[in-house]
Amino acid sequence: MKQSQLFTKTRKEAPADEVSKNAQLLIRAGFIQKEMAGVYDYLPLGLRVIENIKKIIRQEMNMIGGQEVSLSTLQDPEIWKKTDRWDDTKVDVWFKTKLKNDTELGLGCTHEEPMTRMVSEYVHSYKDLPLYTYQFQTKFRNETRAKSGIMRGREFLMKDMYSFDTTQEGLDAFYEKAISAYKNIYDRAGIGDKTYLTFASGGMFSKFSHEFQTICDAGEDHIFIDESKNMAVNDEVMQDEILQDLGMTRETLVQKKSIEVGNIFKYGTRYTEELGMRFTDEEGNVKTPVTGAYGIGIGRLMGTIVELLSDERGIVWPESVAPFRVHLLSVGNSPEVTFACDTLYEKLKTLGVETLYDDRELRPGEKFADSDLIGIPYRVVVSEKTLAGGVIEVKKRTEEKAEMMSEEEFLRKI
RNA sequence: CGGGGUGUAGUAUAUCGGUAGUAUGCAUGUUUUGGGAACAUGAGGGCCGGGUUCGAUUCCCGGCACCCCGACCA
Repeated sequence: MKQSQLFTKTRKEAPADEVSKNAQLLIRAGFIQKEMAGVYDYLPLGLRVIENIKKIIRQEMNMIGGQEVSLSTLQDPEIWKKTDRWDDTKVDVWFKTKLKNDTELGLGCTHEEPMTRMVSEYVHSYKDLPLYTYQFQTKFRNETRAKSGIMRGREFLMKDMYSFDTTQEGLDAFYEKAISAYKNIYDRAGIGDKTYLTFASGGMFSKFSHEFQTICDAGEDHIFIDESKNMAVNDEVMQDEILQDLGMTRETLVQKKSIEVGNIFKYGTRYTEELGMRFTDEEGNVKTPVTGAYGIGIGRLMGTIVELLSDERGIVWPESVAPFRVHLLSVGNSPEVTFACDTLYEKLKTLGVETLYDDRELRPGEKFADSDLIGIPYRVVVSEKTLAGGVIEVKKRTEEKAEMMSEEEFLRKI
């Protein structure tokens, strides 16, 4: 894409009402726009990052047998009453609204109930199981206090997967697969080395739930890490008998602030039982599927990447989620430079290399500053100087020094 | 939900009970062109409602919005 066509602009100054680094940088660079507290718009650059994150997650979910769906946002209170989660004193984050005839509706804050009801239309036999469904869906949560930029909003995109197995063993096996898929996701998103599988309180149907917590000072959570086991416990389960169960000791644990970038639960038969989902097994017995849920907040993951991977000049996107692979800058406005740049841009396009081409008639300093702020992995400069040498200048956002190389060498590399 | 704070051009901010200033951004022109250029000209502003006052952007009250701390996060 030509940057002259990109309608968003960068800003030198961060907005006064944002304190978090992720919101400041993302707004300054033109990835997101604030609509109101806890509610953000995603602009062209931001949406590209979101789509890249979704692509990674989608691949990993499909790999473990997930089938993608998209359930409605408007929610029928009926099913939520069955599981006793419609009452505002039970679930206090509901946004509720009404039809013209006064019928109440909810705006989905999670989807256990509708997903269970939906799949139970199709699942009647053990032959129909196991079934793993997932979606990317906008959740609405009436948070009393939105904060931390896109990390804790009132409207946000979430990947939620739900598993339906015939047996507890089936659930347990899938749960382990989900854990490894999640690890792949964080690795691929560039934050794997700071993300820990974390034991958290499990609710009523399993001993623990698991969170994926990324070490970051901007986080709201506190976890205790056992480096040798590559695992952690959330402070809510920091009890001696639990530590003993897990083979951990207080002495070896290190406390850190962290961001919850994922959360997975085993529900057992809780929702399927209450919503009347049943199947018939091989012997003709009527049984209840055993379930789990697996969530990742997409915006929060994006915010975490920004918090973790940025420097004083701007964002440093990992290649896997960057809005573009190459940021091509024309330096100088001579016809020769413009021609060489246009030509290289067309080549990159033909080769399918996602390129943002800064073709604006601006001074070099401004282009460099914008490039650093936006954080695209490879910066390529074409100028009179590089033309004279028959080369182009290539600089990785993660590195300080630029390299001169021939176009061919760069194209091969990329 | 409890406590605290703030609302001034697109953005960031200053001042003031008496015609609201600066920077940046924007527009136009000239000169510039490897790390957010220089000059000139121009457009652009007091959250909403009420009160006090000769006069309110300023003081007071109410509302709304936003921010921070805490609680909450099924």
